[in-house]
Amino acid sequence: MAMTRRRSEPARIPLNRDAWIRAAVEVLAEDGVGGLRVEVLAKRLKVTKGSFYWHFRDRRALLDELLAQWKAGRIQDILKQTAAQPGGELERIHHVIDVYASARNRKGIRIELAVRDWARRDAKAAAVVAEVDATRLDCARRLFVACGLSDPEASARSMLLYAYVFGRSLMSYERFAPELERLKGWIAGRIAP
Amino acid sequence: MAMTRRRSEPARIPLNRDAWIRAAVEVLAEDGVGGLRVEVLAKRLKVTKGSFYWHFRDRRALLDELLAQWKAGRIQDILKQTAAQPGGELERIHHVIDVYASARNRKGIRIELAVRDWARRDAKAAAVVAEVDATRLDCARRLFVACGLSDPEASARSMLLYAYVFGRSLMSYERFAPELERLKGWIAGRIAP
DNA sequence: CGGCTTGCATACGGTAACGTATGGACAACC
DNA sequence: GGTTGTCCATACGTTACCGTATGCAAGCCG
Repeated sequence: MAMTRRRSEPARIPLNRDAWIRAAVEVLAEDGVGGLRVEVLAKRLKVTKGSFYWHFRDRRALLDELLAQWKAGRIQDILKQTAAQPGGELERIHHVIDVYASARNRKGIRIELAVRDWARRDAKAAAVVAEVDATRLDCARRLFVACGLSDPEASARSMLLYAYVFGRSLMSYERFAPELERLKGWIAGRIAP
Repeated sequence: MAMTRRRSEPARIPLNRDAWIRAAVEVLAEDGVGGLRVEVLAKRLKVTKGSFYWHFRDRRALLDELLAQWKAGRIQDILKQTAAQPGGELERIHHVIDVYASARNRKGIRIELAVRDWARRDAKAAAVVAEVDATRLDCARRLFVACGLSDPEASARSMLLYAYVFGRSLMSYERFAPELERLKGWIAGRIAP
């Protein structure tokens, strides 16, 4: 074949680590860590694994970076979501309840579940999840305290809050969606004052 | 070698489908569906996969039976746990909250999580989970109604109840266990009247 | 221009699975 | 004591991965 570059074939842009990681996040959300294979990823990026092993030492190196980026992103996000003007704390709490189990956030939820499932069998993932949980609980606790609640009650409500939002994402969502929509407000009132 | 059967080698008991399924449940709890491979299972039972393919058509047949048994077991269990004497409904509710997220029930929880993760990628598993959820929610709802609550409130509390217990099992348990122990009562009080 | 570096392709050896085909041990039964 | 059915072992072909080795093109660089 004389043609080395066909029309419509865009001059190839070299991949970097970040492109691999972005693609990996996609696969993680869809298929979990178990489905995150080097060759599958390469096919999705239309290159061969030769490229992968140039950018990463091995599969584990990719997984480690995934974890690191997820952790940083989640912590940054929760700090942002819970940064409140004095007096706006309660509103922030309801916002968090709303956002973390919302249909708008499908992908984030899928990633969250994938990472948590991963954490059940991988110590590094478990450590990351534990750190993220601790940070989130602490942020929520502060907000509750700022609302005037006692420390133990603030802790208890934070725990209830996160258990609830993650638990919801475990229950087949579509099935209960309409009913849930009606009940959301009432439930949020049980979690936050 | 003349010895065809060594001392201490118990006369082999032929396996049946059920023995395979019991072993499969173990693996499911530990490694998830992804780790549930025919040859791994065979090694654990100290036979070869020749046996497996005598008892089952293929891997999918095992998975289907796993699902069916899990579904039957969970529905039977929730019916039993929520069968209340008149007047004992509230106690039953607190019992359910306690049992479903208790450290005594580790294995059950691990299986529950494995099945729910499975359901995210398998339609049959998703259908089973949906049925089990619907049954559980309905049982809880009945109890709340029997306690004198309105229908919507009973529904909302049921949803909160299950979201909470499953959500807890998603959060790294050991890390928060001591604190959680102190907060459990308060939280249960937010879920049930 | 010739050489170096980047980024990927190709080819290879190895492991772990799946499912199939076939044979054989052992017990039960006639 | 031969036949039959149960239950499993062995061997095979195939696929999907992992990680490595090596080749090769294209840009930059002196």
